[in-house]
Amino acid sequence: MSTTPLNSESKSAKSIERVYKYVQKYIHDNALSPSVRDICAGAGLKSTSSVHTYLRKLDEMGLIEYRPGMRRAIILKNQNENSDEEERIPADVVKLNCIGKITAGQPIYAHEDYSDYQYVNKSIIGSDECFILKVSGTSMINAHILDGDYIIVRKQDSCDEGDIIAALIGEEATVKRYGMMNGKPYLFPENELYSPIPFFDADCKILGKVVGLHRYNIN
Amino acid sequence: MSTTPLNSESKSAKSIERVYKYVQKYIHDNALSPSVRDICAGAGLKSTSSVHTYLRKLDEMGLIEYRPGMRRAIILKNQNENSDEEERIPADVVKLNCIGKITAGQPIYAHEDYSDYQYVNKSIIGSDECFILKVSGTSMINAHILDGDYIIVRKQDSCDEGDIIAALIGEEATVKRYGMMNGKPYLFPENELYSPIPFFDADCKILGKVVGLHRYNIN
DNA sequence: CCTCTTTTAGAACATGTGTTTGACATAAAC
DNA sequence: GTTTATGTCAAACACATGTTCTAAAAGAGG
Repeated sequence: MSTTPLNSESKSAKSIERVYKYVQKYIHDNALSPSVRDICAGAGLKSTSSVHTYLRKLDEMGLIEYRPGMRRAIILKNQNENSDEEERIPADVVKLNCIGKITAGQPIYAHEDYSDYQYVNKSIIGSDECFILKVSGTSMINAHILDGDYIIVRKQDSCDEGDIIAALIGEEATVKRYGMMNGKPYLFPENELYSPIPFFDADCKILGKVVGLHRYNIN
Repeated sequence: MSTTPLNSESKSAKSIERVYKYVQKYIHDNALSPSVRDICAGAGLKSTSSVHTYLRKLDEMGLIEYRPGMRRAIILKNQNENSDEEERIPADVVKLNCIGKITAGQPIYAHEDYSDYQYVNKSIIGSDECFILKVSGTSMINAHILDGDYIIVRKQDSCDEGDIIAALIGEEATVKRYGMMNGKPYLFPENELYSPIPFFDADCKILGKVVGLHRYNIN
């Protein structure tokens, strides 16, 4: 009935996977592409034509690059695309760029500075998308967030009451504590010199929740 | 006179170097070994046998590994010997392990936890030796250092007045501000609930200066 | 059992490519 | 000059290896 029954797919998938795995292993071990006959032996197939078929499929899948006619010319693709000179970072951390200063009067994302970055453990930020902002001002000093600190923000467009968040009001980006007052949402500074900011207008947008803080000016 | 005159060496050396460079370039560009005829074109030689000769020489020199008979099977040797499994961290950061909790009653360096580490930009810590401690307690809350924060400490055994430092008093490690009172050194907590600690006894030792702070509990 | 499809096999073919041989040019040594 | 060593070349050769063809084997469905 079905054009692609589960079982038929399963068997070829197994062989194709063995071929792929062996190619990976061979290249890893020998720093050199295997020949079709090498793969025969390695993947438990006795026919070069089978291997040939699977190699073409793997090429179509984009897993390898297979140059017709060229000897020992299989190239693994997708494999964390690292040309030699490219940067390799450990698997357990994420490199986050500082994408702007979070301060009044300036649109955010204004000056993503690729020379201003920090590494943060994945265990902290989870699998979510994060970014870093540099804090300007003292409006959150009672929450122990100081001028010059870097805050790590996890992107999300909603949050809980009491969360410290990065938000956009018009074109102004700020970091404040989110809360309710008289049934309406406000952003609360943590500094007696500032007043709560209404956060229920059309131009109010949550950028994300502050999940971390880095400080390198200790005074 | 000489068994290996300069000129004869110079000419062949030039060709052999061109061959070697081209092999490097080709492998770098294509992630794939060149064929002898590829090298002919790339190194400006018109004879495969010349290339063949030089490839054997390069193999003898140990610069490449050349498998007789195998197609496209040149392997570059010596190329920064990096075992694949080894960890590579970017050049501009340093991995620092958390070497303990900085709290009362426990000797420092007690439980260096290799699963608790963070990456810090070299530009921040300079070339000096640093380590990380996890803060326990609220004695530095007015300096905006909270319970659960990680402090980055640069090792040094002296410091300036006003510096925030990690210090050892007996077997107790603390983070405090270093200062003078009545001509004698004290450690000053930044919390009204605590009193300055005399820091002129024999068992008082400066561990280092706090140069950074990471916080991942934002409340 | 028959039919259709998928997967593997074996053999034959085609060719890219390593290897060898011998020759020629040049320059140094005698 | 002649000899010798060196660097290059062109062509021929050998074969590892990619490719194709046809068919057998193994399932799946009826």
